Amino acid sequence: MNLQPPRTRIQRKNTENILNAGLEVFSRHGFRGATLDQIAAEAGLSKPNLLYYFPSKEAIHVTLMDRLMQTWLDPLRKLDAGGDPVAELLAYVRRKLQMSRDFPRESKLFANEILQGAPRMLAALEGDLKRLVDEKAAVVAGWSRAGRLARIDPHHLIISIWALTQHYADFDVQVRAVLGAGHDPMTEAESYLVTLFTKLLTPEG
Amino acid sequence: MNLQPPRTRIQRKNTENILNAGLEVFSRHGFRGATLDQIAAEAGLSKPNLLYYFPSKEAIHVTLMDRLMQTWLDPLRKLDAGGDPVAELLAYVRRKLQMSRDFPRESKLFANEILQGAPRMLAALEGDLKRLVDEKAAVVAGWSRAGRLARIDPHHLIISIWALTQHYADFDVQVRAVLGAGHDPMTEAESYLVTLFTKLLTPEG
DNA sequence: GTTCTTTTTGACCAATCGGTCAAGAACAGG
DNA sequence: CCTGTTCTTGACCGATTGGTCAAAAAGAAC
Repeated sequence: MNLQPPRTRIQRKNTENILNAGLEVFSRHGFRGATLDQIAAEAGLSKPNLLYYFPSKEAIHVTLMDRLMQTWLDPLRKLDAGGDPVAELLAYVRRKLQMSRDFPRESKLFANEILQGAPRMLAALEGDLKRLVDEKAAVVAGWSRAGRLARIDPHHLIISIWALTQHYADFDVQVRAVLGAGHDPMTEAESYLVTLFTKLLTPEG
Repeated sequence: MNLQPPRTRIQRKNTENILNAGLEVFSRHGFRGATLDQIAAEAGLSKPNLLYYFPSKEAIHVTLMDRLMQTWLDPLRKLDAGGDPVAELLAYVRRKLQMSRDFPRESKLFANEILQGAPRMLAALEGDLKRLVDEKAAVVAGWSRAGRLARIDPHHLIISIWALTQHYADFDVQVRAVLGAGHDPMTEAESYLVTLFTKLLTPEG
């Protein structure tokens, strides 16, 4: 059975293999739509062998969600109360967009879970996530009060950054369909979003 | 068998019943995650009876997607080239947000389909949707050139309106978790988004 | 090479999946 | 009331689902 941390090389390799396969399949079909056979095939293992490393389909999903929450919040954690307000927030937007570019499967996995009511993640949302957001929202509110940032609702600001950046990963197919061929959605998105948030955040003066 | 349009009262009522049940179940679990038994139970019918009105699970989904495409694009169709640019776009944002408020299930159904790569909708995206967007983007570009609107990429403007408004329906659980109790996400969203797009769209003066 | 543990697998299980079918129940028009 | 159509259903189908199990294969340690 799998202990943490995985001990042997084989365990480490296969565990990582399975999680990668799970990410691939869950992000494309959602939890209920994904099958163990698909995941096993994607991982290059037989189904019983897969279940030797993880006790159930849910266990794979839970492990993925735990890992996801860790890395998903990193860009926000890096928001520095000591830096320049507009520059800090623009840098956050860029980091978040970079994650959409580099980790679209993770973004879709997250979106799938939330869409279905976050049955396996609600606690994390109301716990770690809310705490971090409240903390950073207070920083933003402080900047606003000091006149270093436009007056803006800090919670909805953060929500809108999520919406705009993750949309380019989650709705990728639609974005490409609407833009047509010959476009690089992510590069265009970066300059568009920088413009948008610069106008939104720069204090009057 | 079901002809269009449904003739008898019973056909009309049951067909509508099934589509409503399908909307409920598909929007919560995605296509693969939804089962005929769930839909039948939700519609208050036996499974064979459900299949008397629709030949397959896919037929229910296809019918829903067709209907969805019709109403989903209405707010954008109403964008009037003859109106005041900023006011017209703000009104579009409000209509779109209203749809998130009033039809969250439809929004999630759409999101589920796109997330999975739009296997049953790609043609519509690249056809009707792209045509309409291109047409309205041209209107926006005209406004920009005339100096009646800030210089902005019109396609990404429309994409950002979708992202921001639909997020409040699709990621509803997360939004509520982050805001905490005692908030009305949709009302707050409206004033936040009006502020955002006013700053973004108002031409320099 | 022997022994012990770790890893892999084919065969199998009950439950559920989408869908069929024939026969009965309800309804309509006369 | 009778008769033809519409509507409904229980029983059933093969395929697939998540998961089990015992036994074989592969490593590791000496």
